[in-house]
Amino acid sequence: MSDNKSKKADIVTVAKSARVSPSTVSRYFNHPELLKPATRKRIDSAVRRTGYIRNRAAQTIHGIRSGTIGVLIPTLDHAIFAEVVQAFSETVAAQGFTILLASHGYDLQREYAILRKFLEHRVDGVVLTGLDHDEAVFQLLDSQEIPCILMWNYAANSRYPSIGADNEQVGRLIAEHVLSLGHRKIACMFPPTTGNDRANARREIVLHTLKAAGVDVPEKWMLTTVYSISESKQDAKRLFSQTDRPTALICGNDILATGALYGAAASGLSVPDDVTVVGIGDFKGSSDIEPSLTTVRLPARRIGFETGQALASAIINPEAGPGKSLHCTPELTCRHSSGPPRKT
Amino acid sequence: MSDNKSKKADIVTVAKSARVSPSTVSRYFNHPELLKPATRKRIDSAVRRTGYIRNRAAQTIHGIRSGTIGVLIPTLDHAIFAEVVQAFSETVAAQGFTILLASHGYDLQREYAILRKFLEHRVDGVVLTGLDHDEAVFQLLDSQEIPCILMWNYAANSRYPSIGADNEQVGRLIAEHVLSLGHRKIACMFPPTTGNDRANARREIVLHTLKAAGVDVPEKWMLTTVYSISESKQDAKRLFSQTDRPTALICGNDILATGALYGAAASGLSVPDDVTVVGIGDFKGSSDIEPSLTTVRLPARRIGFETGQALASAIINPEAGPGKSLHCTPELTCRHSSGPPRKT
DNA sequence: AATAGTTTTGCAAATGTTTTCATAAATTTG
DNA sequence: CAAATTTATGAAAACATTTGCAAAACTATT
Repeated sequence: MSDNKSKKADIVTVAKSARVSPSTVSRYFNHPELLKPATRKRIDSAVRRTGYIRNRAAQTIHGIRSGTIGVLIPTLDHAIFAEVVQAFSETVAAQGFTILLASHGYDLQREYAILRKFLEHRVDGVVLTGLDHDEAVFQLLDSQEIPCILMWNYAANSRYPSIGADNEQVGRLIAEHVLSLGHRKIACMFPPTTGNDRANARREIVLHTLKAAGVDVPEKWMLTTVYSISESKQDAKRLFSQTDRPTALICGNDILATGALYGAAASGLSVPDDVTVVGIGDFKGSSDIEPSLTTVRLPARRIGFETGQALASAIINPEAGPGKSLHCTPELTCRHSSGPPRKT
Repeated sequence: MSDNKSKKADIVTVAKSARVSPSTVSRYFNHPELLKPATRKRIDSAVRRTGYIRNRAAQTIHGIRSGTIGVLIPTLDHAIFAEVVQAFSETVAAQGFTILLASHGYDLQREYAILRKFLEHRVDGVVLTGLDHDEAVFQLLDSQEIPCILMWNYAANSRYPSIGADNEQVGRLIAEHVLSLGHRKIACMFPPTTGNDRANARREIVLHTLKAAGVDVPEKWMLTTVYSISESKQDAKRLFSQTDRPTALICGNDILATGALYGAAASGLSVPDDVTVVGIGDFKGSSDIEPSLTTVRLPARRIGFETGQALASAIINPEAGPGKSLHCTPELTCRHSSGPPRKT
């Protein structure tokens, strides 16, 4: 604080103050073991005195890693993404990385632009959410030699290593559960699928699994509902007020299912006796709602952690190659919102 | 893609490829209007051909802004922080900034370390969450000349400009609401307050307001519950099973209140007839739960947006000074989880 | 006390840009 | 059509570091 006279302290300010050369100060930070203890001490106090803070930008242009990782998600407004980002960020922070975070709001154009910006900042690695991306995004990534991981979903043949849950399996698990309870009159509520491969894949496979069992979902029971408790509550109320009601409602995620549960309560229906409601995700709170929600658990924290580990080691150890995909198995979590249909 | 032979393209690679000098390429990006249209075109195709991506690190050491803003939050696991960060990030992204995000998990030591890391990256500005921080953090900030805003809470006399809600007012609003309904037997459930000035201030003022009205909260009705629906559900069940029950429960945030609502349902109590439950925050979904939650609305999106605006303009326009604090008024939102105590 | 061997430090070049200043090219003017 | 402007480009210095190499300062050995 005392040496506050001039502008920002740089390495030569410190060097002067410690009466050594700038190179020695550089070594103080990068190879302290090469310094004589006495010099080290002198520099130490000079750093303190001048309030010097290292300049990573200047290091980065020497080909030294920037220590940043770009994380690109659709939005933080979905609790589940916040959770996975939090786990990822903790994991890589422990290895000294800081994350650059940006959201594209399901706009593929913006995703490309953000990726470019990340690259301008010379991130050491990139995380994208989901498997599907614009071809331009992949090509840009191809032309760089930084590691990239597709987080959240898993597919054996993904274009870059993917770490997450297999949506096919997720969709099949929940559909089969509902079928196994004996339901035949089934409704579905899924989010809009533009720019959202996750929801899309899930819906396809749910429908497919039902069809394979001889169950067709009529048009009027195929709901498309934006990610919002109030919207899904509304839509569920509308659905449940029809004279011909489904005996089960499969929701594309737990937020929609939560709203549907509230909608059922507001319609005077008892869950699961009058209607079964199931979700996908196992968000925080899904186990505590009344009735507790039957869902498929997507291990968000684990996915974030594994992705962080994998990316950090791919960065630190580039010879080892880009890393492998990893499947974080989803699990059917049976709770109290699902049951057999009422006998007719 | 064609010119993929050598390593990363830099500005001189592009210059060679376009048969101009590096300076001209630099101008192409920074002052394109100075270039002859023909040259511009030549460079344009050279950039494409070489796959050149600008190096912000190299620009930054010229004192040019890094285009990054450091955002430091306790955790993303609380939906409300995710929401405020999302709004902030959208706002500053529109002005060309990218955010560096890190969470300290309520550990003040880590907050200081993260801030230093942000400064090493030469962020153009910093956002901290809440008003209270280690003195070392403030001193470090003082020694830099980058703008900083304290986001989430507001206080007229905050050490740096603060943008958010006034906790005193928040606490008073909810306490007065419960009192005005006629409750005298009141319990409180607050999160642990270590490293968390928000919860602390709220609790103090709630207790203070109650006391001023002659209501004392007995020790056994002062619950400290971690931020989790399941924990709060448990604790609420325990509270409600006592023979001497409170007629109202004030929760430090909507997550706790949501759990308490589930706990009441699980205890066979009807809300608000048997017991009033209120929260703080107005999180997503609080209006849709059954019964809908009475709470104090903290305008998260607005806070994020205003902070983004304020910080971006403080960065772009440094002469204008560090900016002013801004109070985003909290509002009592009366819904169906609160009512007068049952007549005795 | 001189020599050889180590350890510690400094010099200078390099990194990828931007920018000031000077020069060359193009345009206008008389 | 030459001179005077104006416009477009290039050369070189600057930015804050790191690093290979060489010099200097120590230690150990005789």
